[in-house]
Amino acid sequence: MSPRPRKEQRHPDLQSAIKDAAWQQIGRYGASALSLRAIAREVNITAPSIYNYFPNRDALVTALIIDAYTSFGDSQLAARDSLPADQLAARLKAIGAAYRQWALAYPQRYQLIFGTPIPGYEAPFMEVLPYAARALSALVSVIDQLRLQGRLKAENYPSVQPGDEQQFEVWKSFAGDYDVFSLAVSLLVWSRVHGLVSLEISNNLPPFGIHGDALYLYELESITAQFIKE
Amino acid sequence: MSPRPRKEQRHPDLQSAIKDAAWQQIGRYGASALSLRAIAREVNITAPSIYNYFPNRDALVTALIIDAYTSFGDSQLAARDSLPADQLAARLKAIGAAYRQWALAYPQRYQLIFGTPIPGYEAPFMEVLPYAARALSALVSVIDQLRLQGRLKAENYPSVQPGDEQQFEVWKSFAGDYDVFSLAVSLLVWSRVHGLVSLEISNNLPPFGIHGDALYLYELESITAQFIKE
DNA sequence: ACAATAATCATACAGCGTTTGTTTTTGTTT
DNA sequence: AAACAAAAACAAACGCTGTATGATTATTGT
Repeated sequence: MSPRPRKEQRHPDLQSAIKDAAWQQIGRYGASALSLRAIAREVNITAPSIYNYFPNRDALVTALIIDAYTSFGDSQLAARDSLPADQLAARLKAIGAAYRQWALAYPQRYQLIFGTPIPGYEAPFMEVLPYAARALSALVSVIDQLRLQGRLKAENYPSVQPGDEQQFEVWKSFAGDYDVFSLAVSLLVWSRVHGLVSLEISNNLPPFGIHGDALYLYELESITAQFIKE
Repeated sequence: MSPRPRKEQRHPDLQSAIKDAAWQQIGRYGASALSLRAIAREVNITAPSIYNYFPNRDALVTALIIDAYTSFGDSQLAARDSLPADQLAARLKAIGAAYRQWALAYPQRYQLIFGTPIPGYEAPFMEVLPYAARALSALVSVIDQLRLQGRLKAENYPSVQPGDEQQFEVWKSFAGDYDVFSLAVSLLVWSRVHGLVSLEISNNLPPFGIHGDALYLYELESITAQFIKE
């Protein structure tokens, strides 16, 4: 029966305030501890009020994931553009380094994107696709440049089967007009950095005297040595 | 106030029955939907009764993880031993293939081990170590054999820093007496197959015409080409 | 035979996401 | 200016969760 608060004493942008509180909680207690009621307490509203800004918990999580992808994509694109466009190998390594740096700086965001920390949540593919595509486009653009210059070394790479062209068209409309083969190679490169980083983030890399820094650098060198000519 | 049931009408092995029901639930509704109360309903006991067999929910999850690691380790060791001991490259590929096959056959178990699907749960490292070490030992044993035969190609591999010898000793007591350098190389190999498989399992590999089978085979070939001489 | 132990249950608590119905402010239309 | 519709907040409740407590009873050991 409480009255609706005056406009002045309300939060100016509750939608953002809710997301901020969510990130704060995720950073403090982990993504799995995310709770609408706790967020509401933080923002000084009641839990059902959140439903005025997000239809349900999953929609809030999706919004968080999109924000995380945007932050991640910013980092990837900035790393690529921090080096001249003609130094493709250096750009590739910079993107790889930025990948791990961002993941170590925001491990909770990384797990929110690539792990499954929210019980029962499944990311809506088509909704997230634009932001995921943009984030991956930094890598794909470099690979595609290498391909155009004839410096991409992937002779026996598995052939791309036709069949999902229209989904790829959607992808291109967000990531840029790159060849599908470059995307295919990028997926493997991505899986390598993702493999190492995800193991490191989730503490599944036993610290038996091997440091993540050196191992990751070695893997980046392996990638460039395998996929770049000369 | 209900009496304790007669011995005959009780489940002969409630500890196993609870775990079986848990696996059944994980297989049906996913690991994140695991619920002590639902398990209790399945086994026809009350939820607090589970506490007679597991001190809390996390202990049950740990027991499930250990079972999953055992199943995974069985698969890895069987794959290795399915080929003669002198065909090391073939053994390596068989282990890699078994890795993905097991993951695709039991995606929920895979995510239970390597993901973080249970809210608030953190695996007790020292408790799980023996079973994780055994599972990884199949790969490490082959890598170490290659090293002993001088066929391991990893010249510029990052050096192993001393400092965690005692933890490594514990590891060896469960996995076998292999060189720490072989373990270090195995970690990178593992991260590669893990990267691809985890992306595939979590549906983060967009099906843009690239089939998991072919891509995975290509990656296995890349691994053998990079790390095995001649 | 009797005491101790172990296993089970009912009950309860606090927390969760979500639904429903109500109240009040806000913005628009007449 | 008055009337009205929409939006935004609230309280209360539902069914779910993991877990603690205390009572009760079947089994086991002496």
